[in-house]
Amino acid sequence: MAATLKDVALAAGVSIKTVSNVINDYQHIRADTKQRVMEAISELGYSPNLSARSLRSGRTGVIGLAVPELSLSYFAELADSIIKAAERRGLKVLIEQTGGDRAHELEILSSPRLQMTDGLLFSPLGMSNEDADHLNVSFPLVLLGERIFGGPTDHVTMSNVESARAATAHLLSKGCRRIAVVGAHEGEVIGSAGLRLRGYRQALEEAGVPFDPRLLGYTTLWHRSNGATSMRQLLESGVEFDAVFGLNDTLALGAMRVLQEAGRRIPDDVAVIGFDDLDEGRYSLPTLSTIDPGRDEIADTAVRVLQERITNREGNVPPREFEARFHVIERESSALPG
Amino acid sequence: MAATLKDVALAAGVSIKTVSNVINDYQHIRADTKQRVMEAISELGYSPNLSARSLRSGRTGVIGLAVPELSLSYFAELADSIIKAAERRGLKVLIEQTGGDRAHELEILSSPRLQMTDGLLFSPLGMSNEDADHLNVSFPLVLLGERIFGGPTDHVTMSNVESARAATAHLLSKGCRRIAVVGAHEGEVIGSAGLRLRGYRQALEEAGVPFDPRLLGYTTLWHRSNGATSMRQLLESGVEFDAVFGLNDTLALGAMRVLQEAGRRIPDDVAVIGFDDLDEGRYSLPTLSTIDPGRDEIADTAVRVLQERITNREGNVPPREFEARFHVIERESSALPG
DNA sequence: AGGCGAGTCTACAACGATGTAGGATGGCCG
DNA sequence: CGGCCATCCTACATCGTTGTAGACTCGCCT
Repeated sequence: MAATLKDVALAAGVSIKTVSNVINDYQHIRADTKQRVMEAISELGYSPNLSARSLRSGRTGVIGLAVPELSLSYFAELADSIIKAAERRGLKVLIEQTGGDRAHELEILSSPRLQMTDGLLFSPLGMSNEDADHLNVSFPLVLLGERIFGGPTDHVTMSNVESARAATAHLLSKGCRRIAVVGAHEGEVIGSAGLRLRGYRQALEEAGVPFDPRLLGYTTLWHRSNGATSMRQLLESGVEFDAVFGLNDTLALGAMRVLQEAGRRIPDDVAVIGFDDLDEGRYSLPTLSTIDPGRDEIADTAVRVLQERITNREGNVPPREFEARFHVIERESSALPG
Repeated sequence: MAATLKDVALAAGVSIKTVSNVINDYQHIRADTKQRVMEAISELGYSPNLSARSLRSGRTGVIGLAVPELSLSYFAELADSIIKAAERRGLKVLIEQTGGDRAHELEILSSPRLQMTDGLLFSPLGMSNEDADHLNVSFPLVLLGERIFGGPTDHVTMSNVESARAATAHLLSKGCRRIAVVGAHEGEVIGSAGLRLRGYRQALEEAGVPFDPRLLGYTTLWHRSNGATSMRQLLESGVEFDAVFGLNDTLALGAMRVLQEAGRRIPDDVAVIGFDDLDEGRYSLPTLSTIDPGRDEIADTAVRVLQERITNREGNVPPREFEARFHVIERESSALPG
């Protein structure tokens, strides 16, 4: 049986509360008392019972992270960054997988199991802007991702439009004029696809390059196979293009594979850029140019903001929006003379 | 403020304990009492305080999972499987990253923060068999991976030797006779590298193919870049080979990239097989043959066994070893006529 | 000398749930 | 009719911690 404050108090010949005070670094304790308590603690191998502590204090020191799936590399790397950021702030992370399913996401927002945590970092995929009301919850919540904007909570996201514009501008600067897109979503306005497509069109417009809807490859999911399928359809459609903007790296990698099978050289015949800066793109053949969306900054900001909300629960701070800084990363897949 | 049992009891006009009994499905409650309590519960939006419950019951319903890093795809996919397996059993998962660092791993085994969990699934990378004693801990612990065998706890692992033998035999069946290995560890006997290399040698021996140490590419880490570097060294050494066994998929993918840069055709000049069945290998060019080590089975077994140990803490069941079933998956990278 | 404040420590209640023991009711048996 | 059991419910203690209030000592000021 684990030792409790009571055991330590008995061993040190002081009251329970004094031991508690020692543990919590209370100022006014005589040096020798402190000494005796410390010895008793280490002798009994005492360590505080966190359930009791959180019952009393209302805090658990654990935050929840809800993501679609860890087997999607982007979310695995995001979770990695978030766990590290949380560790720096003395927090643990409990991960919940939603499968990107709207019903499951809504369920998590009302699940009592979340009481085990002090707050939630929430990255929905199935919910959309009309569901924003569901984010009105009684616990601290920080929203991630690009599915919902202007909701009732703090929101940490990447600069989708600007960075997609930069990615497109990068391809344009290499002399490409017919830039295909892989991963577009029919009629979407917000959401990663909608926003990035908007950046794409802005860049075209700025460069005076006409927009050709035939260059858009639609695909709902963003797995590798979808990138491959979408690219196959573009090739079959016969539309001409000299570059591909994969709306994420996974799509771009799938598309690259099909391009190579079809005998197109990258970057000579077709330049390619992705989005996310997955580790994988660093080792593909060719290595994949991409957008670094500032994942560590997103993780750090999200955890910091959530912790602020947890610490200062009644503060009437209105919801805030944060956008991480991004970078264009040029690798082999777009390394044209320029 | 969240409602408590007390509030519900007041609203329903019963005692606190009766409400508790309703919640815990106690048998002897009059139908109309139950009804009234249920109504009060839903009216007040009551949900139990898990800290209080776990203080009283000694259970949290959370298990810990310690892995090196989620940005390593294998561990991300393992975590995914484990979270799903835990969910099926009503458990939540708290993830801890060790960075594969021995000191950090040892620290986790003695950290009081683990009190927030009922038990731990532990996948060390820095610890070795000599550290087995450190696994003698006072909480339920299930060991994963291939760093420590014969330790004092239950252990769930893959059939490293057998499946590596099968992978090698697969290449041999395709007519390959000079099979290079990427990812070997100098002098290692157990550990993924040591075990898989043993399987490799067994298969050679069975086929009467001589073992040539010059075919071994050494590299401590198993990232993509290490596979690439190791392959580059093999090529520079001038040793001849007609196949490559990457001790994991990541290494194999890195090696494939270098082979292709060097103008070797896969599988025609060099057949390649990996190990892990990462999603990524399904979409590489060419697609990567590999070993499916039975990840879901590992996850499911690990969670089940841990839960048994949690439920039955004093049972004197001796430590058990579990090996998941594996499968050879042939894809393009080894698709020779055979 | 009396009073005041700072320093050190303790007793007790409280967080919200569950286990234990036992009280009240009613039906059934002998 | 008395006794017994099953059913239904309640009061109280308890898990291990922390917040509150206050006791006591000591030195210093007036």
